[in-house]
Amino acid sequence: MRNIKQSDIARVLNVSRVTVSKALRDCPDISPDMKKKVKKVASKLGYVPNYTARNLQSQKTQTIGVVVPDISNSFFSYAIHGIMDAASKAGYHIVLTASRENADIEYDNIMTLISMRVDGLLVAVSKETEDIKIFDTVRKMNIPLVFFDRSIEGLGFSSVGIDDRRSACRLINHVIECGYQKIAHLAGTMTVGIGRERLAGYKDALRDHHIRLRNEWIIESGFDKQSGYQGFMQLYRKGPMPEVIYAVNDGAARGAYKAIQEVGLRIPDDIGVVAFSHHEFAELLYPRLTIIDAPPVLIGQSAMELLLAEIKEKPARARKIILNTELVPNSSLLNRSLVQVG
Amino acid sequence: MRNIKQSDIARVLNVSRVTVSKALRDCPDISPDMKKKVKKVASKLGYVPNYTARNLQSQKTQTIGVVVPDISNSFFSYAIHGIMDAASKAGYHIVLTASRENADIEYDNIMTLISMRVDGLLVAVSKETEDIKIFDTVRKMNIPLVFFDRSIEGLGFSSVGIDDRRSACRLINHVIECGYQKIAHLAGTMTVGIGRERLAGYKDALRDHHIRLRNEWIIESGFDKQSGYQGFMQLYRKGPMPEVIYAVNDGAARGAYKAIQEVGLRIPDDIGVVAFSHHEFAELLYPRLTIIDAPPVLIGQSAMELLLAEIKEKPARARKIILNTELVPNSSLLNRSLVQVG
DNA sequence: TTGAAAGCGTTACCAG
DNA sequence: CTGGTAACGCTTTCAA
Repeated sequence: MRNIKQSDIARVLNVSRVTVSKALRDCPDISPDMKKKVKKVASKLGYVPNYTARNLQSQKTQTIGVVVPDISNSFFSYAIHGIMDAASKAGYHIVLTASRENADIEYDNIMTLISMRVDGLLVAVSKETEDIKIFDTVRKMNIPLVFFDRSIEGLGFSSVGIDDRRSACRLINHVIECGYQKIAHLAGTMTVGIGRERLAGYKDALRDHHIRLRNEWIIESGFDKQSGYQGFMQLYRKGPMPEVIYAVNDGAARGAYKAIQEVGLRIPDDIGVVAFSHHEFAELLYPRLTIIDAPPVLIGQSAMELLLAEIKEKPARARKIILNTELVPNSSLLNRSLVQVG
Repeated sequence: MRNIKQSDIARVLNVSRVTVSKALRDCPDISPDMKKKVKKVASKLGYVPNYTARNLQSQKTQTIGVVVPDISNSFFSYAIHGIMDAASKAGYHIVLTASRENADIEYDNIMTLISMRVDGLLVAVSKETEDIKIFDTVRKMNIPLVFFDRSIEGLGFSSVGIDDRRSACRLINHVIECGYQKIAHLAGTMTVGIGRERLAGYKDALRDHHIRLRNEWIIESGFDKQSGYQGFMQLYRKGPMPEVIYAVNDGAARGAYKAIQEVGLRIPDDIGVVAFSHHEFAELLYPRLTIIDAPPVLIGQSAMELLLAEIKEKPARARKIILNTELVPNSSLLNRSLVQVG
């Protein structure tokens, strides 16, 4: 009942284990005849190769470690979809870990992954990651690593992401061109890159159109549903009400949406909502939201492809890939604006 | 620049590799003094354990292989969330693979996972899986396996899922009690268990209420968005229109939803939609849908916990866990029905 | 309390 | 074309 190994096959055929090993891998220096015999016995005995042994020998695992903050976040689940697509095409497998936005768990996960000797690492850092030394270890051990979506600058690793500031600016420009001037921002937190960038883009757009910035219309709440909910409530209580809410991500948008319904306002008749989101997800809320589409599947794929390239040959310098975002206009917001403008 | 290994630490301290190995693992037969020294040198040298070597020796990998049809399906992404939660609590990691509903890919994935010597397998089989022999291999190799959500009966493996038929019946009962009799079903395909079960529950409910079954109101289309779209269109063209659409899952529901909008009908004023779905996801569509909540996170967790128990000690017989579903009523459907009934 | 020897299953490197 | 030997890094066993 023990597992069959190569030496079992060898014994049956009265040849050496080496011959079996080579035959199984189609080495050119084994006769076709022998190969056939070996393979036949292997399948009859139910031989299954042992990759842990092979990995130890070859110092490769055909395995990529992936670290995301939260796998039930639809952005990441789509990104992982892209990652797995690209990985399986190249014969790699995925060890998936989640940090739950916790830097310590993230540290442990990366540590375990490099102990497993993954061939490469794909990381979207948690919001609170500040300790850098794990990445030093990664560098010292010469393990290829690519950041995706959320990255840490200046460590010398490649990254794949979008230009948050420019995208935010484009989104707000669109809203303004629809005829609105009163735009409030449910912002993330300023400790996080995307929070700062998506606010900066908002400010850019207002400035470009000579619209006064109203600080009471910038609510720094956070990135999840609850933050969006509370953020809108704060806005609502204080007044005056804007015409459009710009949410930093779809977590915040969903919270705002819930709050808006609770206070009895209607979307889009009473108030519009636009948000950073991604197509696959936003089509559920569509047409209530105008979105900036940061295609997560594409981000995942690109990150994986870049990583695989770096596994093949170490690049001289880190690369930084900025993917294009796409503005997906909201028909109802648009219609309303036409009515108003007309 | 080579990786540090235990023997490097041993050389520095002039002790044997065995001592280092034991010290690192806190074996009781090493003096505290020695342990301290070893660990200090280890961290100074930047030692990282090599699990591939350890796994080869111990014949364990602390790793679970997971096979799902599609990771961007929100049901599975939430299930994986639950799986990872339970796994990391027990010190296990996850190798994630996707079959894309393709039996051949599924076969390869399972094969690779057992070659990797995962300690256990969690599988939601693809729709088209018919070839059973891979599971024979799994059984012969004595690898614990638990099916979740979608399972194959009679193979002797444990499974975790819900009672589709009873849940469907409860859902339709609710709709009927809301005052509707004209209920159409966008069904999946009859080749798949859940397709059959969710249809059977629908029939049960109609029979219980002595409502005539209209075959033209049962559209066997499929489980994805496109199927739902085409299914509704077929219904719409043929007429007569029902009052409520019961969709087999939220893929179909989303397609139907899109089609309904395109033909200019309004939900819920012109037509109601109810569907099998899950809470985490359906809140996006809520309150437009009445749903049966099959909690994917819980399914994932339970499956993992069951698997871990079976890894610890092989059970005499396979267990079958049926999780409860919860009816989440739709306020707008309810309101409308009250108007009608009153 | 420490260490020598053996082994986990596979592959690389040479000899035959 | 085939095969002996060593090695991959770690752990287990047992002797010192």
